[in-house]
Amino acid sequence: MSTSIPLPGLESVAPSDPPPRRGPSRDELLEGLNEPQRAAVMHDGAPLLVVAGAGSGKTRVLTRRIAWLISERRAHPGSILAITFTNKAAAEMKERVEDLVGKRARIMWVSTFHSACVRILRKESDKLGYKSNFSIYDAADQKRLMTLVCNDLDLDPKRFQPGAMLHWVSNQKNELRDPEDAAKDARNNLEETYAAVYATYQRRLREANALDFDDLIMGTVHVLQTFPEVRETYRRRFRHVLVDEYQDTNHAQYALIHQLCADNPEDIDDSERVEPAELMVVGDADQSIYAFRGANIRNILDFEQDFPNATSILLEQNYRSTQTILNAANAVIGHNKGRKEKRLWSDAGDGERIVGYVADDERDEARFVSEEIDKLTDEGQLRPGDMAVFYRTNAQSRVFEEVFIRTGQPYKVVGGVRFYERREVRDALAYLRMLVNPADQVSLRRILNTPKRGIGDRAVACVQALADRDRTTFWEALRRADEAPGLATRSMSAIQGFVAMVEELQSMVDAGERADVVLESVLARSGYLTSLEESDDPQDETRLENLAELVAVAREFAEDPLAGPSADPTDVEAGIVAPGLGDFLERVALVADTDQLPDDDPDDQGVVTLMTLHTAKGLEFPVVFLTGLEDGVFPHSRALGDQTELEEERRLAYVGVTRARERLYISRAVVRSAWGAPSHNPGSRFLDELPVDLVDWRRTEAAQTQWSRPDLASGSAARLGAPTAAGRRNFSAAAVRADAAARAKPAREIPSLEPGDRVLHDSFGMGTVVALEGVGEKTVASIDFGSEGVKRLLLRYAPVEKL
DNA sequence: GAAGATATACTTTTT
DNA sequence: GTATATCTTC
Repeated sequence: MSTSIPLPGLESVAPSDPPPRRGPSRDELLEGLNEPQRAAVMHDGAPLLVVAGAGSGKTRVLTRRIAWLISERRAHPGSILAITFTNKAAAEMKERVEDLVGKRARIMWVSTFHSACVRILRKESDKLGYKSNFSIYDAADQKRLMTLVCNDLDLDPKRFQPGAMLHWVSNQKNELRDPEDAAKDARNNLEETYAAVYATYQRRLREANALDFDDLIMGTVHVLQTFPEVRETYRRRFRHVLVDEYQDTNHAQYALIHQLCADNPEDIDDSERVEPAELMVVGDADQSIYAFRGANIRNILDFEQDFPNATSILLEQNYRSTQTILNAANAVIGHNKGRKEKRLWSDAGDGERIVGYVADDERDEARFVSEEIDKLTDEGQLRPGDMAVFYRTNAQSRVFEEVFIRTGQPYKVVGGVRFYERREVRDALAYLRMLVNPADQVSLRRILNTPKRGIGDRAVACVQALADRDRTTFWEALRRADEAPGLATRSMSAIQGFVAMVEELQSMVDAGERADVVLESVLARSGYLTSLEESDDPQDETRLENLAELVAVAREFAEDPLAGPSADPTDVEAGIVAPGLGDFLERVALVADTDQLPDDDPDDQGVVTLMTLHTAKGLEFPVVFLTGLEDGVFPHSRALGDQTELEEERRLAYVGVTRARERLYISRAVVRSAWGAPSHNPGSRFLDELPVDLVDWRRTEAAQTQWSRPDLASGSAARLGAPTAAGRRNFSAAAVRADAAARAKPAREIPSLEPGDRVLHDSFGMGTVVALEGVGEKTVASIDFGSEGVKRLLLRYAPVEKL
């Protein structure tokens, strides 16, 4: 039906001759697919929801469908918009479709929500009152800006932490609420303050001609809603919209899809009416693990209500894991309430049992993992590259790294301290950004005195005062610093030197120099390189290497802008844009680090991969080690008191388990050192949710022989008892605390508490202990006070009494 | 204004 | 145990 529709005058679509039909045959496209998969590929018309369980071949369905649209239904590749969650997924999908239908696939839009929105906003930014060279602020920039805002408003940084404020603001934006909405709905002082912060923050972003990640989506939706003609342009253009990982979309993203795909809105003429685009969304509510970031699981649960006539297809057959692994996954996720029942099955057979291990401490756990990896590789069937170690938080990677280094086990950590978050890299990028967008105050201020060039706080304050007085940007004020009252001559000349340098560099940018050339000049002219070279801090040597790496990235981009994950060939191929510094920055801002994932690089096949459970989503490994299964670690302590969050943790566990193809290991440590002090953690409640016969416990708590703290061993007969969940819990928390209390001799007695105890607090009233962390004077209890919420209290000071 | 020393708070997960 | 914020001293 929707054969090559004449595309509207979007200059970015290069008119191309109808390519010779060299595509795959119908049968090829359907080959190897099961019934529901085929149905999804061939589906025509009404909005379609594909509920794809873990490992059920959804990527296959997506790529085949796109290929199907192009070669069977003659859709123009330029009329396809496919949204994925990461840039890596986008690159992969594009590649796979290209393999199927050839080069013409390249002009499809396959990208993340964020990249797609940037592409739209670069064209439409004037409608938001932005210039098209706007900067994109990432988390670190946001934080810096928010800190400035809090200072502006004279807020107590203790009560109003920038991080918390940002989180709140982000939630507002994800709900498409602007500062006015927030102010209108403020119920109390606190919310009024928050709304004021939001307003100021937004104003400063605007002044900096910058958008944060959330603005990219919200802004695009705003443009589409406010300017029907713009919306119609895109509605006509995108005839097929496909969204992957739909369970992770937030309200703003939902609204964006709705703008593009819902029935024709009221505000357009009959003559303008176009059939709405065909929509297919793919997702799995059980794998929604980003609610904390605003993802709204209801988007997928309510799809059928949101899009009338929608149909859905359920994919339950799993092509990845053994039945044992799937049984474990089904059992765990079955404990979540209110989900749509779904049972993964496989015809791969039962396979090996799951191996369990209870370690003395985190070192012991890492040692166990390392030994198992050794054993498995020695058997010859598996290579280190087939194995992955998952943990809940990045901090947990450290022990594994230490042990792996000692045992000579090559490994690779994905995530963690990222390349683009390193100080030197951010500094360099800040230089580039302020060259492109001098209004970008956060970047400008970052590098103003980096390396040190004698422009201190005092000088900055004077210039800021001038900027405020004359209502100009900070950069303008710098250029006219001679008018600033109270500025020392020495600072004055430093500023003039800085301004001269920047203007010189800007002229390079204006002349269209390549990104790598500009970058090298920046590093040289700013004195940044020299200052690192002259330093005797050993860290600075790696910094130099990182900068060299960044130059290499820039060079690669300048030479081949189409390579890499978020390649955006349309503009370049159409010869409209020569890739310049701005394009490079955009790539860097949106691609960040997702491209360093394991299978990207064939060289890494021989290396064990370490990563958090969140980054593991979408990947699979023959062998998976799921570590740190302790209440307070995983599920995370912050989730213990909250049913909703606990369910999200459980979904995370489900994601972790379903990454494994053949073998799954689960482990926990009885003692784990979290920031300084060791703490005893009870086994994760998720362990209790696994059917017992699936797990082969190599070592249990009762079997422990060595105990590193003999003073504890005597007093705790309880731990020799049966390793029931309750037994484990009682033992660890109580014993540690008794021990700590004895040696710490606190001035005030620390109440002896364990999870489940009822307590009375002087001001919060009755509560129930949900978790304990730390030892002795540092013991922090999370206590659920019902309507007062869950409080984390330092027991040393908290006026609580055990009941 | 800069460098060094000391305190402090922070750790969920990321486009 | 880390990275950042603040204070002190030169």
